[in-house]
Amino acid sequence: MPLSFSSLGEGPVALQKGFSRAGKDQVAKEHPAQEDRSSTLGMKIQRKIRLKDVAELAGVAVNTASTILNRRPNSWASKETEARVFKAANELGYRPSKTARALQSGRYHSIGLLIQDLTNPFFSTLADELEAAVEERGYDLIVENCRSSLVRERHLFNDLTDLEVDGMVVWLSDNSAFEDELASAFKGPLPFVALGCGSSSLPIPVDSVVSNFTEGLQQAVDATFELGHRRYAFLSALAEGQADGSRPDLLTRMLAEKGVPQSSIQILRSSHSIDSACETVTSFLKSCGDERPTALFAINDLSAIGAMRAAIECGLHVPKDLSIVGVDDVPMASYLPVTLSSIRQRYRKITRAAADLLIARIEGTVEDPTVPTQVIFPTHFVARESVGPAVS
Amino acid sequence: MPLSFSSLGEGPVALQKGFSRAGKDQVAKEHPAQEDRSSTLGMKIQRKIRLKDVAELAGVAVNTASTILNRRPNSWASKETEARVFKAANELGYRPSKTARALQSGRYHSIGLLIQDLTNPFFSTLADELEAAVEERGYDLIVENCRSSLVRERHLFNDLTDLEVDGMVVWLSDNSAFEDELASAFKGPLPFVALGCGSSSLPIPVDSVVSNFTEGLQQAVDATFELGHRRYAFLSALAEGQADGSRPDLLTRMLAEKGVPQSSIQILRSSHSIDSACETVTSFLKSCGDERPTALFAINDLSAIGAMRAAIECGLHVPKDLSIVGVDDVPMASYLPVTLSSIRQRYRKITRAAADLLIARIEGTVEDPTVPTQVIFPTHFVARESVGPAVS
DNA sequence: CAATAAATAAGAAACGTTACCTAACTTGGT
DNA sequence: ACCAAGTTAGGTAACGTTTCTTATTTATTG
Repeated sequence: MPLSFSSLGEGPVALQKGFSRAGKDQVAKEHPAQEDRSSTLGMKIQRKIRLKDVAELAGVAVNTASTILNRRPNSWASKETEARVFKAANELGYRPSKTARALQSGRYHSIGLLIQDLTNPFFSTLADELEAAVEERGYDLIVENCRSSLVRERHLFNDLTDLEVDGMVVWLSDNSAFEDELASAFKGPLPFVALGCGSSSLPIPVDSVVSNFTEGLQQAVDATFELGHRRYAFLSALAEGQADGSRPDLLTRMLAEKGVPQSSIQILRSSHSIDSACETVTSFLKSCGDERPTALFAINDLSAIGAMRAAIECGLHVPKDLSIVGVDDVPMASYLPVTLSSIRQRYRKITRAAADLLIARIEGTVEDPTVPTQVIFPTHFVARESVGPAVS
Repeated sequence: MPLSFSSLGEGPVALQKGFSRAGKDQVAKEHPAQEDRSSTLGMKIQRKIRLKDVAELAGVAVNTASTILNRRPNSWASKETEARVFKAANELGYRPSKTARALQSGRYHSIGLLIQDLTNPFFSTLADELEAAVEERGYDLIVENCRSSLVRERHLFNDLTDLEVDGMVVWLSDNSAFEDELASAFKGPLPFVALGCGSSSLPIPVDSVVSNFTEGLQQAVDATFELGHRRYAFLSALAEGQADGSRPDLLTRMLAEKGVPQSSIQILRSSHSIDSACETVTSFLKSCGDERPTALFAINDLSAIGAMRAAIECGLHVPKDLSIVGVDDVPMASYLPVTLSSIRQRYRKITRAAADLLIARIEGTVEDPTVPTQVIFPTHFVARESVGPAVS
């Protein structure tokens, strides 16, 4: 049992963070009385060790210590003092205060990620990957989770500069209605990269990394059409009041090219969650009698999973009675007992590109800062068990 | 299309964060030249608005403005100046600097969460819930993701105080080997709450919120035994070199009470991921011939899903040939085509309790700070399709 | 040997807040 | 009129860094 302790005595005080501030400038000499307050534990109130302490122990000035510990290139301290400073820092267990550093330098060494729903495996994977990517380059990742609330999303976006990060990566969902905010954010001082999944590049001159939905969708349409599907449904996640995103339009156009009339394409609406998709699809399937679609495209894998569930609950077989295609190719998609066909985005490539772009902006190493970089990654269709020949 | 813009001209400059610092104290009057650098956009370099600016506009001193904006109780500014200050703050769009605040006050208004793997739906849900819980109480959540690396976990834990948060919530996996670190962290100045899922309360005097695995497991054992299962497997996630966690022991004991000999209980080892579980179980099933277990308990739902996949790939039927039980009751569990039976933890209750406990510590509102609070929530077995009568 | 350059270290200001203490006005009571 | 109390506001020092500028020492040169 890794967690079993031998003996620790009775529950001691959990020390509060603050300690009384030293008057004037003299170092508050820690009262020896506090040493033996709890004899068995030998706990003591330890002041935060500051650069000043290190400098004093090493017998140098603070700025000297700072210069040395940060290995600044210009100032060459002598090998000897350098060693003294490092030794002192080690001895005291010095840890620099990120807060003070940030206040002074205006740099935070961290970047933010705005996502719609951490609970969605797509986003948690995205966050995971992006974290790895930026960490390699010396940045922390701060996740800003909208928890599926559009008002929260807008709010967070507007308060971007409150965040005190060096830059932002913002995932734009089809629901994100950010015209004005994006524009003004772009004018603002905080570098950011927009991420998204759309039919082409973003229609705005902003650094961005997008998945081109077109290729994957085309492949999926080709595949299903060849398998004989002629009646389709698209499960969207847009609220009723909102304008349609580009994805259903795309689907409609592609199918039209193959001679499938618009009347054979049902657009369903739910939110991004499994539950919501399941409900929507269930009530749809129950209401649509003979004209039931044989193929369903969902806005993302979560919706697709909900749809699959709905179909099965309605007594349908996937894919015999209904073929289903998702988007994202969430890790879980290939582990479902009926594996889910999906349009795959390149997680890793997207996050790496976003990290590269953003950090180049932040560090000013971008060749021509006036021209926004737009990176587009292709998507592709991953065929799995959930797609099969049209039967009915 | 929410993202289509009317007209924005050609790609303008993405402003870097820094602006030249004002010499001495005089406000850097923004060069009018910069106004028309890009006429169509009307962008301008806006200095960060500081409290001082607000105070000047309102015609008061900084500290007065600070007092008013923070609604400090003691100092009663006149209604009139108060109004002036608020007006000025609004007009300038003042946003306080969290960094400066934190540096001065030593309070960060944020708490950290240490988890093993953000990619695991259990943890992302946990983070999501905890975020909601602490946010209600005015704190931000900073997620520290170990990405399944034990060395990273240890590293992050040791650097807790680097984090600059007011407190920490730490999930302890069976793999976390934290004896010394927990002890010294407890002696340290940073309040924290340990979370975990074990056979009882944590064996250490620390504020903690744990799920008691016992009840749920007992229920699952009872259920499967009654369904005729006599040969079991436990899919653990411990590395080979590590001591066994308490869970397989518990299972062995419970089954022993029912007369199932230890020889009928196989302990399998994999890591926490789906893939790893799938591999482990596949090779196990292929090797075990007639003595194949009829029921498999997995350390978590991800492993269970991997096991299910493995079983199906080996031509077995779930639950006819193999019943499977997971742990966590991840949202997805009930949406799998063969729904997963699982031992459910009370996410929401756990996160709320942790938030309450930690924030009470932080804010010093705990009745007797010397005695650690240990909260235990029961778990219970959720029977779904993946568990059925033993056939073979 | 003086003059200049390079190397090395220190001093002080600044980052944007909050906290503590002191100063200036009001009142009202004697 | 004068002093205590109350009310309202300002001055200044922190918080722990980095950065800019200045001062010392040592080496290099004509």
